Amino acid sequence: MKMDDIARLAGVSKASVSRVLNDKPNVSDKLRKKVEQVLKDYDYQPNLVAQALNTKKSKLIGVLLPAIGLDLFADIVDGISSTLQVHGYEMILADFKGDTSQAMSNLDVFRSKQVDGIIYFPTDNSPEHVAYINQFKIPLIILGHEPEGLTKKSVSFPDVKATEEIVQYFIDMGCKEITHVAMPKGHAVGKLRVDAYTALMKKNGLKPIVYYVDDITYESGYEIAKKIGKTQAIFAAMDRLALGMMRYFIDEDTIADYYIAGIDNMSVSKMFNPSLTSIDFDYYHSGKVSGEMVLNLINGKGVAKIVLPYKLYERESTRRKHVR
Amino acid sequence: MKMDDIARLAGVSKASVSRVLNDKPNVSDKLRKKVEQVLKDYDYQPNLVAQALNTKKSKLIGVLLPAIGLDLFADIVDGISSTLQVHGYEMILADFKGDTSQAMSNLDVFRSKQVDGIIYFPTDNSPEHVAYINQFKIPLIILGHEPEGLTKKSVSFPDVKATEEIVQYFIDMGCKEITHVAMPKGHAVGKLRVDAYTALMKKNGLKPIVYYVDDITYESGYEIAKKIGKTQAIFAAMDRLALGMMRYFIDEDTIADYYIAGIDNMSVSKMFNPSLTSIDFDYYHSGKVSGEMVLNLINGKGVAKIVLPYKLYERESTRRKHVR
DNA sequence: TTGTACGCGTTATCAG
DNA sequence: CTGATAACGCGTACAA
Repeated sequence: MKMDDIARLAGVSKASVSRVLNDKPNVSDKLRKKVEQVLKDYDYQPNLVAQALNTKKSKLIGVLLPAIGLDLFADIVDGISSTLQVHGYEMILADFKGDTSQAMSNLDVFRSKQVDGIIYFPTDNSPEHVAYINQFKIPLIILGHEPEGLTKKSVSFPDVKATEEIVQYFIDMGCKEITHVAMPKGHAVGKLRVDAYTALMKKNGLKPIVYYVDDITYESGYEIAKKIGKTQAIFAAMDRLALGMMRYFIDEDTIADYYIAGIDNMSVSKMFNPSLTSIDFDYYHSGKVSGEMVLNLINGKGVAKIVLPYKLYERESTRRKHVR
Repeated sequence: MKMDDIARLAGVSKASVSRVLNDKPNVSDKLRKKVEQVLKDYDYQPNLVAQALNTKKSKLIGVLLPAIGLDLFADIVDGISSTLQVHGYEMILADFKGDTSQAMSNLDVFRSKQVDGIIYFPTDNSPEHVAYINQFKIPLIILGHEPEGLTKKSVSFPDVKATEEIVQYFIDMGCKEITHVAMPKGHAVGKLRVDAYTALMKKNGLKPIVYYVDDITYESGYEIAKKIGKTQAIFAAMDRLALGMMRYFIDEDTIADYYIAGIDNMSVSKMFNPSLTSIDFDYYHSGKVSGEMVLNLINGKGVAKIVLPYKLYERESTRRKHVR
């Protein structure tokens, strides 16, 4: 059922049908009524592809993430989706698995699909990749953090501040040995946290100790815990790493020997036994915000880059009282 | 940069460019080389919208889910994505929040966007909605469970069998009081589990006791736990409900008084303290399978409906030894 | 082997 | 106020 058919059925031209469809003025009530009736009778659905070709607006936003399976990205997608839904946009979702060349090919596809805007959470902040991003023609929001030299607008998490808050928190508790369990090497966000941790440790005359996991799973946390010797406190780069480690310490019955904190504030973190002290980044909200930003970009409205807030939730994992 | 431009730049017709692009035979090597050079020099990206309009193939799959924020749906999306990626399809993702009329409007948008296929996880199995689904023209796979009267192919989880396995497991342990904590009323999958539970309980001369939560969150689990009196075993419809409840029992120091099991086998369930006995449905795989099925449907290959396997993981929550 | 011309379903322009 | 008609960028008969 296309416009032509509707036009014939209603005994008018397709131009008129188009006018009715798009609520244009200059349409007689009689004609409008007639067309609307036929439209309803035959359950007409406009072909948005044809429309997109003509108007050069696809009403599609490309969303490119490194790992949709991780809770935080699911929350982000949730937020983006809720914003787009309201504004009549759809989301094309792609997962580049942390592989930058894969990401670039995904971006090419977005371009080919004529998306109106893009939200991209990169894991690579090399100058080359930033340059690649900068020269992108399509409205593009970088989500996660703002790499050096980026000219696109970004929605970034306060990784450095959050890291400092946790490390300082441990220092204030009197900890001298604070071990950092970091994300896999090569991950931009991971490096941000490692660097912030290292800097603050050194500034306080403490020795940084960093362990890297191979991938971001509970199991990796569990495994890395085996390698960590005695230490007073552990700052895990992500909650799921912290939780995996905690499980190992529980199994070993040494959980009471460590202060542990993470970043993410997963919804399960406060349920865990012991509950995990963590920094909350409100991922859902970050999705909403970046959604609004691309839309503003698309509509030519000015947008300013933004750094999201964070909040530390203090829980049992940093209190001795959880010891049983 | 469109085909016309490339053609002019290479001094050939756009038909020839099209041939080169689509690897058609009947193209002289010389012309091919020439065109390929220009293609590369100007970084040509085909306009897939125009292509879609012409070929009536959008290379888009619509994925409609009730709650992308839930881990299991994130896993499903992960699986779908990995399949589609390989076959050159993109995914349009929409979240209908468990609201059927919302879902129907999402499906309309998919139709308008000319998606080649749809994967839909409904939460409403009423005859009216099934009828609505049945009359859909676009290749459509129902994911989750097969409602009565469905004529579309489906990928379904063995909800009934899984439920029976858990209930029987408790019965075999000698439990007489087995309480079921169910998903919110009106949720199709939830009803499936409630019914299977109720039937098996009655068959064994046991009294079914069902509590419904208002939404699927850890907090709801925590809250409902307060209302549950003495009971030997608890079968939670979802792991996150079970985990929330467990946290309450931990707080009350009554965790040792209950056997608890769930369905989902979330990756955190085996890390939890105590670890949670649960049924695994391999959501990631279900996504891959349904992805393959729509593609087969699209390519006119025969597809058969499929019921996924499941596996019970027995853990500390159903062993007294986790008692401390 | 290569090029021309038309059609896909819309919107936009321009007459009438 | 309404109706032809030309784009939009691509594939594909058909012609050369």
